[in-house]
This record gives sequence, C-alpha cells and structure tokens, in this order.
Amino acid sequence: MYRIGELSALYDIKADTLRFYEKHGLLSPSSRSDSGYRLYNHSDSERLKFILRAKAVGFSLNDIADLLSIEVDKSNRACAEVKSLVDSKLEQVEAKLAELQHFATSLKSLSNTCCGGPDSAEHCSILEALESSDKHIIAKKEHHHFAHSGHKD
Amino acid sequence: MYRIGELSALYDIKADTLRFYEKHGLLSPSSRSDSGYRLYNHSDSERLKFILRAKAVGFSLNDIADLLSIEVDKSNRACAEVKSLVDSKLEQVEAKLAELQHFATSLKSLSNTCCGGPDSAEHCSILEALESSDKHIIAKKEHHHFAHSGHKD
DNA sequence: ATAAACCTTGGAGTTTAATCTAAGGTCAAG
DNA sequence: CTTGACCTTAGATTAAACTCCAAGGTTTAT
Repeated sequence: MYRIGELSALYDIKADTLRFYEKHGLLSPSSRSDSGYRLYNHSDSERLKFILRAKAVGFSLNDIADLLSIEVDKSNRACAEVKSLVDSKLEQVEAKLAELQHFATSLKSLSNTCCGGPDSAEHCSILEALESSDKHIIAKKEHHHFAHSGHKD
Repeated sequence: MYRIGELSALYDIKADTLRFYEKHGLLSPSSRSDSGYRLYNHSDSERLKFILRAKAVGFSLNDIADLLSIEVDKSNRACAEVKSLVDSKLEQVEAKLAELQHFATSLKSLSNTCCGGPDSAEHCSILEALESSDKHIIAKKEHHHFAHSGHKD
C-alpha cells in the first residue's frame, strides 16, 4: 500500500496530480486509512502507469477515461457495444503508429545523411527528410530516373 | 497560393489556429497580398501538415518548434549540434512507438478475446489485456506450458 | 455601389491539465 | 509533547493551445 506521496514519487508526478485524476474519475485509491489518508495498492499503481503511458502517446484524459471504461462483462453481454469502442481506439493507435514510423524513418535518414555520410548534407531539414522519404517510394516505381525534369518554382 | 480560410478548411482547423501558429513562430505565410491577406504556398502547406501530424502523436508545440528548427547548414557546419537534437527526438519517437505497439497488441487481443472468440471473455479490460500481453512474452519462453505452475503474486 | 463573405488587428475568453495556497488534522522521532 | 514531514479539503492560479470578439478594410457578385 502506497500513500499519495509515495505513489507520486514513484512516477515522478505531484501528489496534486493524483488528487486531480481522482476528481476526474481516472484513478481512485482502493482504500483510505483510519485518518482519511489515500491508500493505493498495486493495481491502482498499474492503472496509473497506464494513464501516464497513454498520455505520453498523445491521448487526452478524456480518451484515457474511455479506454479505462472498457470493462467487459464476463458473461459476454456488453461485448457488442465495447467492440466498437475498442476498434475505434485501435484505429487511432494504428494511425499514430504509422505517423511515428514515418517520423522515425525521417529522423534516422536525417541523422545519417547530415552527420554520418561522407558527403555534405543533401536533406537539410526534417521537412525535406519527410518529403524525400515520400519521394523514395515514388522513386522506386520510376527506377531512380532523375533526368533534367524542368523544376519550375 | 491559399488564403487563410482556404488552408484552414483544407486541414479542418480554424483560421485562428493558423494565426496562433504564426504568432508562435511555427508557420508564417510565405507572402502577403497587396491588401495584407496571408498567402500560403505548397511548402507552407507541407509544413502545416508536419505540425499537425507531430501534434497528433503527442508532441507539444514547443517540441515541434525544436523539430522544425532542424535546418542543417549545407556546409556540414551545424551538424554536430543538430545531431544530438535529432537523436534525442528519435529516442522520444522510438519510446512512443514502443508504447503504441504495446497498446495496439493489447487492444487487438481485447477485441479478439472478448468479441470474436467462441469462449466467454477472459481478458475483461484494457488493463488486464496489457498485463496479459506482458505475460504472453514470458509464456513464449516457457513454450506455452500452462500447467499448475505456482504463480505467486 | 452595396451586400455578403472574406480578411486584418489586438485583446479577451475558454479548455485542459495541472499546480499552488490556506487552514487545518496526523504521525513518528526526540 | 512538540517539531516537522506528511496528509486533508476547497478554491485560486498557471500554462499551453486554442477560440472568440469588436471594429474595420477587401473582394466578388449582382
């Protein structure tokens, strides 16, 4: 059992943040001491970890409340309603994944081209790197065929 | 060339948001009309796309300003300073990727177990699904050997 | 040439997610 | 038995990211 100060220290957040999450229905301590102190157990701690991870990848506290509300009735009853929620969140997650993979590729290529390679930089900004990673896909189709194609600005 | 209303409509944001981004140094129109209207070109539009994508995957506007500031001097001069910025952003992106993959796996397993399978639900919340996806990795090592192996919590 | 739909600015207001303050109760150590 | 670190509550303040408003100029269509 953790008191509010212990749990907040564990995740490097403020005790106030935990009270804030409680007020907004995201995380309540599973019990209280005789004198009214909040007491969090392991499961509360796992729930907090989830909240913080979800937040880190761009979900709002409302989104997270939705995710946490996915508590399917064991008797298979609530499944239909829940499935659409899960699937819509899964779509969001997969869209974010695709974006991030794009970013990662661009940052890697930026890092290699600008700072690792023997030549002077050709891709010189994250934007150019992103554009060139798009072009790379097209270039494959056109078999890397860069003639003097009139580039009008 | 887009006017502010056209560009904002294109990305389903408010014109005010574009003025806000301009005030905060994220995106300025490449020119103005005679009467002072903002005029955005294709490259401005690409920059906006980048901003919105970065935002969607959990970067703050400050983070995004950092990313956009990665404009390496063609002469290879600024590379050293820039490389550490790129690499630290890459680390952030890869951490987010790992989190999201975790989420995606859990949501998929939740969807399958609860709503697709012939059996009644066993994983009944996103939290249990996340926990069980951790266990799954351990289970692989033990060659899917679910005997009564004393599971001490 | 005048209305409707757009644009300009500066500044105020809103939402989300915390973070701080004040006034007081609790608990372990000296 | 009191000092200091911790906890309680309610409510005020902050910061980021918009979002709206007022007063006025511009463009386009009739």
